[in-house]
Amino acid sequence: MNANMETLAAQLRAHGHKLTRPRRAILQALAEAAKPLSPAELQTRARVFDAELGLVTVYRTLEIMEELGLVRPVHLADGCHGYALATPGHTHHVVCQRCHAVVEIVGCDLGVFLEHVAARTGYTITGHWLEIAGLCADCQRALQEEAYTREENDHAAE
Amino acid sequence: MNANMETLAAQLRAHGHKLTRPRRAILQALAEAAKPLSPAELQTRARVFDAELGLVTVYRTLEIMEELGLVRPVHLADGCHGYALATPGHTHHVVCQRCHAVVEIVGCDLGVFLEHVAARTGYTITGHWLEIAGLCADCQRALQEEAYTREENDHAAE
DNA sequence: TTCTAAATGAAAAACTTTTTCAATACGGAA
DNA sequence: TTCCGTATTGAAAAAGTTTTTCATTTAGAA
Ligand SMILES: [Mn+2]
Ligand SMILES: [Mn+2]
Ligand SMILES: [Zn+2]
Ligand SMILES: [Zn+2]
Repeated sequence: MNANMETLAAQLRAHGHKLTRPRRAILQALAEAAKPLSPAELQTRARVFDAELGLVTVYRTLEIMEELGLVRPVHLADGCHGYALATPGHTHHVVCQRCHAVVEIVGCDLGVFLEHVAARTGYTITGHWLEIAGLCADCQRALQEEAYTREENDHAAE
Repeated sequence: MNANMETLAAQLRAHGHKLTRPRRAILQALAEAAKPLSPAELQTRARVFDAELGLVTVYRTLEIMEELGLVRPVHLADGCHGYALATPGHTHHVVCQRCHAVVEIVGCDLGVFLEHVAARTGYTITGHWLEIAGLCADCQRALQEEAYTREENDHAAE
């Protein structure tokens, strides 16, 4: 169990939760994930570490971890959200459109923008939620190669 | 049928879709909604205009309207998203935490912030998605009154 | 009015999430 | 280390959501 895992486990303990085999498996799977996972995906991956792990436990553990702020729902452009390990504090995510790889952006600069919004709408702003979509470096490369290959084929077909 | 409705209906026609009674009912219900609606909520409200309307048709119509950009999924802080009529162009939403009233913010100013993100992550940024949570003017007032009433009760109980 | 393809609702199927409950296992107390 | 109470578990069932299928209806062009 690495340092990050230790910290997460300690958080659970600190809030009076037991540190069980299923929960360790779920933490491990989340720590290794490079993209937000649905409960079903998470079960599949966590079963590498606990073959018996039930889906119900995944739901229950995500609920606890979300309350403790250890995990965050990350909304995806298509369909709904997946869950990803959260860095403490306010963060945002950049999600790759092609492979769903996710990078966390710590901190943000929307203060002035949000003041405008408050003034214009009469709302008291209590929070915000920003998801950024893009193409990761790998996928940019992959798409360029695809385009190149397609061009070659087109020439051959002439 | 008001002007806004006419425009929406015309959009459907322009893309080769038929303008049916169920679809008009759905448009009408969306036009009157002050908050994002789930498919089930939308069915209930649209049945005021077409009592027979089936839930399947709501799903199918939302799918078409989302493709045409007439409707947008609005992600909510709790659980998942609802659907709201979309203003053309890039917009964001401010959603009231208490009554879910939604105001659309047309235009946004995240250009510089997004450039930073691109530089830091190596991602090409293709889009973003910002939801703002807050309290609408009405709910601010309502909550203040509640607090006041509670205080009165506390005094009476002494 | 006639005709045809698009669209519809009911029913079934597929999927997801929550609830219930008896069995299990974590971790504090001895 | 063993023992014990209770938090936690997985299976099964229930509840809820979304998609598929199909016979029937309807919009709208001709
Ligand atoms: Mn969602
Ligand atoms: Mn932010
Ligand atoms: Zn990628
Ligand atoms: Zn409100």
